[in-house]
Amino acid sequence: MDGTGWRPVKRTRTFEDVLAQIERRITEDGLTVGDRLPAERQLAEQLGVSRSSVREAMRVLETLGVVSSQVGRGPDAGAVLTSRPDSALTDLLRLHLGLASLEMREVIGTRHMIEQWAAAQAATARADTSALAAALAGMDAAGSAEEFVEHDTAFHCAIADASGNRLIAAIMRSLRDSMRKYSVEAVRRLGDTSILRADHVRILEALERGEADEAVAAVSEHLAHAYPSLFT
Amino acid sequence: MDGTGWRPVKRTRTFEDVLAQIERRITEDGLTVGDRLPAERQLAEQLGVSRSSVREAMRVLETLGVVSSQVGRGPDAGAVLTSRPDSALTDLLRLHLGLASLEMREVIGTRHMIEQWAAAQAATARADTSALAAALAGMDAAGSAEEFVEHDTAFHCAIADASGNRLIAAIMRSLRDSMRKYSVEAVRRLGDTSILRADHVRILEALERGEADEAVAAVSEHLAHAYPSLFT
DNA sequence: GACCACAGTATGGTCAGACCATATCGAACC
DNA sequence: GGTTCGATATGGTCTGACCATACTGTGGTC
Repeated sequence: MDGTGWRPVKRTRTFEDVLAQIERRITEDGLTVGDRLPAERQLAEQLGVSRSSVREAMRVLETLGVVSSQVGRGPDAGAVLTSRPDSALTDLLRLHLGLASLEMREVIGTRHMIEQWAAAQAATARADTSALAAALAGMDAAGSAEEFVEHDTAFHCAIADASGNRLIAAIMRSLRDSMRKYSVEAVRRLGDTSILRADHVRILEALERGEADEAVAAVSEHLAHAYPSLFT
Repeated sequence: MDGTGWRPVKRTRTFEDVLAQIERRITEDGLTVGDRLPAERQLAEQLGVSRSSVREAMRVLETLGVVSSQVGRGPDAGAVLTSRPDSALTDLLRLHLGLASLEMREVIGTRHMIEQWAAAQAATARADTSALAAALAGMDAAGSAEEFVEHDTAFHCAIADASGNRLIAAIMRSLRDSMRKYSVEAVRRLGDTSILRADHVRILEALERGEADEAVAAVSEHLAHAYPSLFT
């Protein structure tokens, strides 16, 4: 190396600077969902970088679910601040599952944890259960495994929503999204969904009565029924 | 551009096609951590797109923590598949907290859920607790709030690690990372850390004895001590 | 042969400039 | 007043160039 005392510790790429600037602007100016960022060309000029670097930063922000870009002109065009943590989490889980750096066992284990916790919270808070009942009706009317899973997902996400914690609800949604195919397969293998229906009714009634312990037990047994191979 | 009449509504952006192709290649070819992707220029030529589009796709993959790019030449250069779900999650949480689309209350609630669950798992599995003891010693030797929080984070992440679920451990790490400043502030406000120390010892001993219920209770009370304002 | 200096080269990082597609805005026109 | 159509601002894409970095191989030196 050189003896000049220069230790290139960590080089910052241009788009990372841009990211930091945008993030700073968000926190300092108190920008929030719905606000617009400057146009790419304008931002590039303001920061003294090329448009490519600004675009790479935008891609990152879009991936993390904090901005959404629209073409055209007018108030809705450009990069608008949004809040989609669940789509970002879904992409993250799907890719890491594909990379085999995560296993389905771990995803379902996480789901187990969240559902138990959310069921307990929803029961003690006596949360509204109308969404759960609607999802139950949807499952009864389902004509295919895909359709069944669709409403089953709604049912379980509604439990997470009822917990009142948006982060946990977002994680739950992305967990379900990333295991959709797996769930459909599990339902097909099971064939008869009457056991699952009984479980759902039991969960719903426990929540309506505000019985937290019973709700937790019901959720736990339900998952064991749905994915028997993972609860040896 | 070919004018072959191939003109359906082009709603997918080029970099999204590139992403899909790379993802397909990962799953179909069974690529895994450590494998290299083709060089940007090569990938652009193979897919018939510009290098800019390939780069935007790379930025997305990097953001999601599945690739890491190195400049230069040789076996370590180029885009290498990695597995860093926690850094991706950390960025996600930090930005959404900055956007006020998530509140610290929710982050700590999620932490509460994870720690209780992980403590129960670690206790029943009689997991190794040496990392916990080391972190405890680190806290005792800490000379500042920052240093204390550093080892405190290690302590709590070690519980999550002991659960054996990498997804939950990654979430835990990112939760702690995103609330570092908040934790330091909480420790400063508390002043005396002897209560926290007693809690930690109680957690550690419960885990060593394999007492799941006691471990859960200890974790719960510990969080109430550390963040009293959120457990009104 | 062992070692070292240096040019070669493949890689990502950055930039400038052009053009396209889209969606709104606004003025001219009926 | 409503309609039409061009102007314009926006993101999306491409091309081609140049830079910085870090390995690779060659050739010289001892």
